[in-house]
Amino acid sequence: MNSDYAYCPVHEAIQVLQEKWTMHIVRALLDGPLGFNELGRTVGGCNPATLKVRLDHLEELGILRRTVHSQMPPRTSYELSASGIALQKVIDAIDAWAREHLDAVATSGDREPIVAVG
Amino acid sequence: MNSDYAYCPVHEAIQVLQEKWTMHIVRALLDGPLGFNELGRTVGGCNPATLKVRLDHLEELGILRRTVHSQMPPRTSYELSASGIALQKVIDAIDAWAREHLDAVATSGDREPIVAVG
DNA sequence: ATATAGTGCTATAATTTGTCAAGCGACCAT
DNA sequence: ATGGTCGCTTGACAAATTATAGCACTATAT
Repeated sequence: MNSDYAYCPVHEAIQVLQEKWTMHIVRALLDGPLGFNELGRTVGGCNPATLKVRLDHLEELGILRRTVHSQMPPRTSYELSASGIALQKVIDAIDAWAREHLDAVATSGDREPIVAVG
Repeated sequence: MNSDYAYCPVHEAIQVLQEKWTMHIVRALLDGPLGFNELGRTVGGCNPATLKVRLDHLEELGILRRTVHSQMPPRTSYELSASGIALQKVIDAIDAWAREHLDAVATSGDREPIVAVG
């Protein structure tokens, strides 16, 4: 599309991280490796089809590793690689920003009666 | 859906930042205020319809400010607010991560012959 | 005066992307 | 044997994003 856009690592990184569910997946995995459905539940709201696509992409990028422990019964685990773990700092930065600057305003359309926790 | 997911600022922040083009927009605006088309060109690849939706959302969230200088001929400027500028740290974290961990692998399907530019 | 390019958008339709629901084969607890 | 879990896959559908065109107008060049 825009081949005039010079190669830029940040730009590329943003392309990866802005895909729906990607950051949620990374965040969930930062607490340790998880199985497919387990991960799906932790992320919350992502359907298996999209989850699979995202995981494949992240694996391709070397951000996470997929290990098959047994094929039948199926048992797999998804674990962050070194570059995936390094994303902790990005999540931390988002965390810090969120706590300081994102208060009353809800995400977009889903204004549920928020019960303050913590 | 997942009402068991306790209110979490990070989760909410991710919801905002993962929207397509949002981080690109913020990044472009970190260098200073821009007009609508100017911003579109800087971001590169985002069409006006989506751009408008994103800008409206970001304004609603108080991340940026929209100032109309003249109605006809139209002249507007989009400028980050304090909370928008604070996202610099998030972009910086992504920048650091990208430079260290995102090298050969291309974003997704578009493996164009990349010409290294400063 | 006319042509061309620019401003900030908006409308429409087409494409891409994401979602929902169901199901598979094998195992485990009841 | 009934129902639940595991890691997916498939296909129909909805939502988001896209390209394309256009509006009302100005500024610059011809």
